Amino acid sequence: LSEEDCKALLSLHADVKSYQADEIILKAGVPTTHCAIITSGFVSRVKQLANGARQIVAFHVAGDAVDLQSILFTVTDHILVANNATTLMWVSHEDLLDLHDRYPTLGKALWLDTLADASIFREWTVNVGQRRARERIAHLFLEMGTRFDAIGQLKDDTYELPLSQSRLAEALGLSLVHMNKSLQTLRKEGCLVMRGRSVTLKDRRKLIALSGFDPGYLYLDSDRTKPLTTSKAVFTV
Amino acid sequence: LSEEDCKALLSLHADVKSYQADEIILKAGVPTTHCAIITSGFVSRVKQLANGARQIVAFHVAGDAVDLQSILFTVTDHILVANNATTLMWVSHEDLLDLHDRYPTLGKALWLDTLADASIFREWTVNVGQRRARERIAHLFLEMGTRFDAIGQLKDDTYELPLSQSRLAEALGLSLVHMNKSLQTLRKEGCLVMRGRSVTLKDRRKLIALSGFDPGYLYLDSDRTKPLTTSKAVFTV
DNA sequence: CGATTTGTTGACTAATATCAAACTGTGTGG
DNA sequence: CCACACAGTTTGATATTAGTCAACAAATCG
Repeated sequence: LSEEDCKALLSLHADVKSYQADEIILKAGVPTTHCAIITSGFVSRVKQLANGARQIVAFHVAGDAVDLQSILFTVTDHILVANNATTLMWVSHEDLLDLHDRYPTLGKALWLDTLADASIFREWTVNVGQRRARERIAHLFLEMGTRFDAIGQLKDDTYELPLSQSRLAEALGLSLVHMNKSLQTLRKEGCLVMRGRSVTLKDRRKLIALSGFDPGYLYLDSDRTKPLTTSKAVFTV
Repeated sequence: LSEEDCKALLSLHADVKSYQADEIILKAGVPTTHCAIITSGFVSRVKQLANGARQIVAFHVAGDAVDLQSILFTVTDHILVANNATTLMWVSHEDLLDLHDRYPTLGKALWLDTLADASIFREWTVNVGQRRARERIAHLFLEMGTRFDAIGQLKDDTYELPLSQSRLAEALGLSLVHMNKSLQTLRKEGCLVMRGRSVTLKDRRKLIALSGFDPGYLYLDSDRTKPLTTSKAVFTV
């Protein structure tokens, strides 16, 4: 979407770091200085409650920016966890904000990324607030299917979701047992199958009917986002 | 937070418009061209499901930017409703994006606003996903208390929340009946009272203990956000 | 191979939704 | 001023959904 802004972006100093499955990438309450892009892997953002309960508030796949959401905050309020063997490219907030100021188009691209994230947050609130267990699961699995498809990691309606049922329960606001039983129901109904970490969408139509999934909120389609090219006003600077 | 950026912001052409209680400000699926700042009043953002269920995904009070979230999208995916007699100042996306490009500090201020919103979205997911009815209600009422306090609309732990119990239920993912009964329980426990549209936080300590409310995610404290002043790089342009 | 995590099951309990009816209060028109 | 409609709140009974507990099976890992 950008032009020679890309050059500027690529010229940034980036630290590449690898993480193992279940490794905590970032603790809560830490000063924020860098954010990352996922080269490969899968990352969860987790909010922990005083009573020990955990809510996963976002999943991130390869290509996603992680923690861009806190670029203008001083401290993190949630944890970042690698669910996979994951590689991140870290960039300092300072450098990124500097780019934002000098390349408005790039700045808007960063902004857009956080807005698309926020749209997903809103849909998750809807999912957890308005749908019951089976519908929630169907919706999440369709969302992840769509997102993996967008990065070429969907084959034959099958993708790798590196999450235990217990983690899925934390994302959907369900208990582990209920998560398990609802998954089995969906399996028996021929809607979807999860074997190990491999998810197969057996019957998209049924899943969509069940959950009311509509991928618009993911903003993967360029029709749904505005062109970011800088207005003339800036070219005259 | 900004300096003579303010002048630029204030120089924008703004359309002032008033709305009645329950008036729909913006329908879903409409092309986005403008966003607004609330001069006075109270606004909800509502997502509607195919089955008719509704989830309120955000509340906005005086001073909040409304729909800045969709400034880089072409169409809205949710409804805006005035819950009150509300006055909005509409600014065109074009003008705003132009300012973003020319005044990086201002641009970051806009970005920050959307990021703080997003942080609230995340906490709402936690609220709906992890807390039960009474706790959810306590959390929401504390949040709104804190936000009204920040704009000087909290007096004696009392504020005006122009929402019926049915609307509150839509925000919290509860049925109307359960909302009503849980509210009564909180009332009997001496935690809070809602008479008409007036909410009084009777026992903050109890409410906080119950819900685990921590206002950090609201980012009302300037300690928690970064200074936005433009880096030197831009001054040299 | 044992040890540990993850998945599965059944019995039971608690939370929440649904339904239907009644009971406010408030404003309107006669 | 009363009768009425209307929206919001409250109530009780009941059904459904989801959570908890405890045990066990299956898969995974060193």
